[in-house]
Amino acid sequence: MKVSRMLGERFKEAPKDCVIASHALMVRGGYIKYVGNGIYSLFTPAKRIMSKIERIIREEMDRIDGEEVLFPVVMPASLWEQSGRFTSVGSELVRFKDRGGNSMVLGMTHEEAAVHLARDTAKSYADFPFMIYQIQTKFRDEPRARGGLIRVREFTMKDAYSFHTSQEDLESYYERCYTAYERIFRRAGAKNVIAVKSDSGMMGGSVSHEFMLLSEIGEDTLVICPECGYKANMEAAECIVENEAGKAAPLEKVYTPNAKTIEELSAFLALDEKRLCKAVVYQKNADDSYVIVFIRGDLDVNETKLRNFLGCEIHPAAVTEESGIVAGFIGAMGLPKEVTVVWDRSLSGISNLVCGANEKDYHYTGFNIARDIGEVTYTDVAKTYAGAVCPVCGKHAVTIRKGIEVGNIFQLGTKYTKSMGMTYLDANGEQQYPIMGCYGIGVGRLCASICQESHDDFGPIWPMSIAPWQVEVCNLRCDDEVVSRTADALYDALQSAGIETLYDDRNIRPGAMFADADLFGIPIRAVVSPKTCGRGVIEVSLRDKSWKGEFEVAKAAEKIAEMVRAELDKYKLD
RNA sequence: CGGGGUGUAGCGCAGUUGGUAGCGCGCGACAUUUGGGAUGUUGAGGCCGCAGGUUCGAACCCUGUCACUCCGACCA
Repeated sequence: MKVSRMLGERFKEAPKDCVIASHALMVRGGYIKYVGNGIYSLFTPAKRIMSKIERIIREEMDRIDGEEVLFPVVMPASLWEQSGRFTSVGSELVRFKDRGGNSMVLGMTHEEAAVHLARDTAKSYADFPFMIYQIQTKFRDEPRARGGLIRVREFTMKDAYSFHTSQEDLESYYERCYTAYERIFRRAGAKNVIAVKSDSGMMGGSVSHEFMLLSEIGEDTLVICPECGYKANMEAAECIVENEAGKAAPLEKVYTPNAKTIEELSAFLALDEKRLCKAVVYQKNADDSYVIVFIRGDLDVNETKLRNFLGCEIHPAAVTEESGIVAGFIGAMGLPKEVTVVWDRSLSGISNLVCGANEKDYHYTGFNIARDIGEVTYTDVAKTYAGAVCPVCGKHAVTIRKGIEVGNIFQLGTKYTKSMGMTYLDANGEQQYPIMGCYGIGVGRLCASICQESHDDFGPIWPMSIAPWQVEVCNLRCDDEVVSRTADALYDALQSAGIETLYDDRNIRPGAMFADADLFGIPIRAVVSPKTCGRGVIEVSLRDKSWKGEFEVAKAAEKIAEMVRAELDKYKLD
């Protein structure tokens, strides 16, 4: 490909709304063009990267016996009514009517389509297990797109669905898929991807993992134990606390004027926040009834865990006068009966706490839950924190990192096969529901994440395995006959050698050409100029600036081809 | 959905007590240049987000609306 004939331009400045590096560089480098909120077109360089990522994914999915299929983007709503998701999923599912007035949806995920495809075909236990996958466009009407290709509404995703006749079989396949994912990310050149335990939502008891590329700009918070390797999404992470009981004291009402927050109360009483019993108020979405969580003063509520415990949707509450709840002075004693109370585990084992008196400007000291309330059930709904106790090895070592979710794997169970009536006959001739797993990877997000992970101030540094081209030839003086002849010949020779080559044959100044080359991010650069042609050599350098050298003109193509092959080998597994 | 911000050329931005629009980058032509985004000359490119209103006159003032964006909330 010749740059002079390629559509797209590189920019010196990025649009002001590019707040993260990968977004800015992919716009500046002419990879993507904004079309609308969360919607982008791809220019050739980005399309080539995506295609290479897809190729790696296909090879690995096929390696674990996947069959590539293709589901429709537009589906009749009736399919989604069968699973119940037509109504249960929020407005991120785009619903519309066709000209005949039929309800339709845009595919945001394809469990329904997968079951539909398989259910009339796989009727005997002998047909199992199998896995089908596709690489296709999804549309999710996200409330807020951001970060270029990191979070968009329309995106390319690999989604896979496996079907099994036993939980054991699902689990062993899940392991194979886990390994395949590790291989995919390594082969694509993503360096810092880890698998974390994730929240399974309200599906109940299912196992799921998210593959996270560690990055400061990640939207997910991860809990990692460097001692034992425990890794979990904050949403799913257990919070272990150790309490000192302290000396019991009599319950005493104290005047605490205007001490409404934990900070104010802690300062007013000159007490550690760990001695305070904090009340956090929520309302159930369904009926706006109040839920109050009592938790140790220094901790915050993990709303995902709370939601899972309650089994319903909740939102932070605005306390009204009529509710009988005195904001800032909430305590467990004397609360209205209709309030749901949740005791976080962080309060267990403390015999001397401070809590609200449910009266303006008063708190109780010496509060002892068992003595003053009676036996309560403690639940873990606290957010864990850096330095907390690891739930696996028990050391005080947990660290907090940020990550971008680039893939997930999920043991689904029979939710979809049951609701959509997919059955098979087992060896005893009895009807059974297949057990499913599902496995996703966001292709564009992975591309953007790798850019985020691997770039410098001048542009992306693409790994050889997914680089849009493997080599860029820079003709520094296309008006010079000798230089041009040499560069043309090198370009032809590299192409004959099967090397993917981008040829910058434009009549522009060297500085501009180098700046563009940095934005292309191609791993190997060959510069042909009067300076080096005169000495019969071609200058070759690596995009990451780790190496620079010269090759004789006659041998340059072969040497460069060797470099490409050697570099590609680094991404080969077994 | 809550709170902030912004809409003027492809990108980054000025502008005015209200008088019909400008700068830098980029783009075309010519010339001189040629190893890290050259210089000069000369061009092209704008319904100043949209709709009402006030005014002799609105990019500017008022009202409404839409879009984008940031921080939250949400994320099957």
